[in-house]
Amino acid sequence: MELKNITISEIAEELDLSRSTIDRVINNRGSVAEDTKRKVLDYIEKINYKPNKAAMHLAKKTNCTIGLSYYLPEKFAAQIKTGIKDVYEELKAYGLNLIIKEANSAKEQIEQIKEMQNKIDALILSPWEPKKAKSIINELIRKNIPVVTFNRDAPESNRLFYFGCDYIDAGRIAGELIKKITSEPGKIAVISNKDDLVGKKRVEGFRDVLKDSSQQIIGPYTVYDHFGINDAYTQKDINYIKKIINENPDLKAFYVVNQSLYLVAKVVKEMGKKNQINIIGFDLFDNFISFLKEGVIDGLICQEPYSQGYFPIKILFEMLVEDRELKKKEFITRLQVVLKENLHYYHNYHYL
Amino acid sequence: MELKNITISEIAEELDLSRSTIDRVINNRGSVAEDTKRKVLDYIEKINYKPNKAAMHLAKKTNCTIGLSYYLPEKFAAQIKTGIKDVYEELKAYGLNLIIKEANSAKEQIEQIKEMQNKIDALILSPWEPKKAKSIINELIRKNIPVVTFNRDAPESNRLFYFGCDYIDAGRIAGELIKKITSEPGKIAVISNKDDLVGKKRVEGFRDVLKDSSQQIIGPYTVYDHFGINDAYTQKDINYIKKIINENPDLKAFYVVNQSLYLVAKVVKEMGKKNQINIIGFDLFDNFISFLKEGVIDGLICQEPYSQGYFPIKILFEMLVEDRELKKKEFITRLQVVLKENLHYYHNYHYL
DNA sequence: TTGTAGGCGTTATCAC
DNA sequence: GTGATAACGCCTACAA
Repeated sequence: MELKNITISEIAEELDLSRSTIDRVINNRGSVAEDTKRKVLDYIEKINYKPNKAAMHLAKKTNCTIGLSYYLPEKFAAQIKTGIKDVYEELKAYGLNLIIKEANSAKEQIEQIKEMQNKIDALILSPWEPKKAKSIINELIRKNIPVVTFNRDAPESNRLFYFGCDYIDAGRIAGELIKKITSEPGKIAVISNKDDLVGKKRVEGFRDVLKDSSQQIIGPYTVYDHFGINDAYTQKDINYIKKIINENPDLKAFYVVNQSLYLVAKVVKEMGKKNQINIIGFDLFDNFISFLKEGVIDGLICQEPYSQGYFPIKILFEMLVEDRELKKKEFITRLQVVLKENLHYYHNYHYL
Repeated sequence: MELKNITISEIAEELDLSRSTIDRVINNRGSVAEDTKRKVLDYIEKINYKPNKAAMHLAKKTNCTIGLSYYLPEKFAAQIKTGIKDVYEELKAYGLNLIIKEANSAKEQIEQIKEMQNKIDALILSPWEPKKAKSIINELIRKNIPVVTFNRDAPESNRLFYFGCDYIDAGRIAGELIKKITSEPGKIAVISNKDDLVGKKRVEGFRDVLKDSSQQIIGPYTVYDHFGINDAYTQKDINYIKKIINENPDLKAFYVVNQSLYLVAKVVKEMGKKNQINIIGFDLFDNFISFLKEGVIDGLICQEPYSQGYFPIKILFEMLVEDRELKKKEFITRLQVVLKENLHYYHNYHYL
């Protein structure tokens, strides 16, 4: 793994050519005679020439502005931002700039993208409504602004790649976990919103894993998901959850695919049912933590918000300014089983 | 987050000084009059000057050789090497060189370190015997060669930092998992080697979590751990495991802290006991995988071998050539609960 | 089709 | 104490 680094000048000298000729064939710009080209290519192949990135960035005055747009629960966004911050710290010295826009509605998101489109070299986007986002994604790409998606994909668009988790798979893992921890047969209540695309997939995977089990799945029941804007809930919501519990004495578990997990856990705890009813949910929101510690919530399936901030920027930057080749169209992030004892590794935790 | 980058020349012009003076105060070399120093420091503070890393590396001709030494099970080492490879690809263009030595014994490890000590600027080490490694670590540090540890720490030495997992915590997580999946009271058999430091910690954390539980812990029993050199085992080993099972009809689970997990799973499966006896172990070795998929092994607690290869090098390199400040002495890697359904995220999986 | 020359922002080595 | 000045390896005119 050690090797004196060879420079373009040295190659030029060796082959009795000028530096620019070498440069031309390496970066194939300008025209070069076929056999000098061959000669150079053979030689750089032989000596395994690797360009010096520092010199490259310096000479190019690399300057790359990446736009970021998302509309996500604020606590989740906060975790993503830590990853964004780290990669920015790492790469700004090499010319990375960021324009970050957080939307408060799907409509605003589209407006914000339009507004920034002339200032950016590429866009990293978590599209709230994939169907609607498709047209703007493709429009940007036609304008030669590459677009990648994260956290939520728009697979039908021409986005370069997606970086985020597989929500069906997330449901499968939750299913396996609930199967393992609920020993006796009984009912499992699913809490989900009809208009939540992500939640729908989480239910799909869950059902698939449990289809041959002795547990009976009931629901989905809808408890309003406040999207983290506030923790508001109504007495009606509470009564609704109580009703599910009271009407199903053999209820063994709640499977909650959205942030109403907080309220479900609260009600279960207050009814003193924590030892009879297991609860599994998703993602690590602050108000879930105490319930996990107390054993009201048994486990959470988490994505990697930090990575979702860090890697898309890093990969895209390297593609734009260092000709990194794209090896796959989908970077599927790990799904993690978070229990009480490993919780501290997932709550605002990262290495850099 | 956008900002035109200011250069030393611009600062010099602004303050009516030469570039070299600015350079002197920024990198505090050479002597500078107290008040010009103040003036410069105030100004760079005000405009938030950040040096251009590309120019720095180019001018410095950064060249940093980091040595790596470990003596670890080969399959585990293979996963670490992926991380090493990635960070090498990323940083070699900025001047990183690596010398990697894999030992086949604790003794050979020490020899290899001594052999490379004149060629390296820093050492990254997974010390097989922390006590013995202490003296060589401190010796290197006296010679101004920084040493960091990974995977296995030598906390009593003067190593810069440790990057790896907390093995007691790993035991705790395993304990919680086993508590959740074994519903009825019964016995849990611990399999561990007496001379295995890591295993000892895994047992310690495990016992702590289960101390108030209704489960009775038996053992530790010792099954020879072949360290992954081969999968050899003897009929005696098999009989020993069988005996534990036969003598304890109320055995609910095996807790295996080393690679003999393979043999335990094999015997449990062959005795047709997979539905009565749960099995929990550590790390993701190839020969565990089919048992996890079949449900013989219920779960594994995994470290992050990829990160253990990637990050120590990255952090150390940045410290050495970019004056990164060290924020902590211990980077504790995440412990992950790996079940059948999320297994595919942990077996040779990474983003870059 | 090929070569020359100057510059990118630092660092390092001289002089003054 | 301070200021020129020449690298570092690559890119980009511009000239031949």
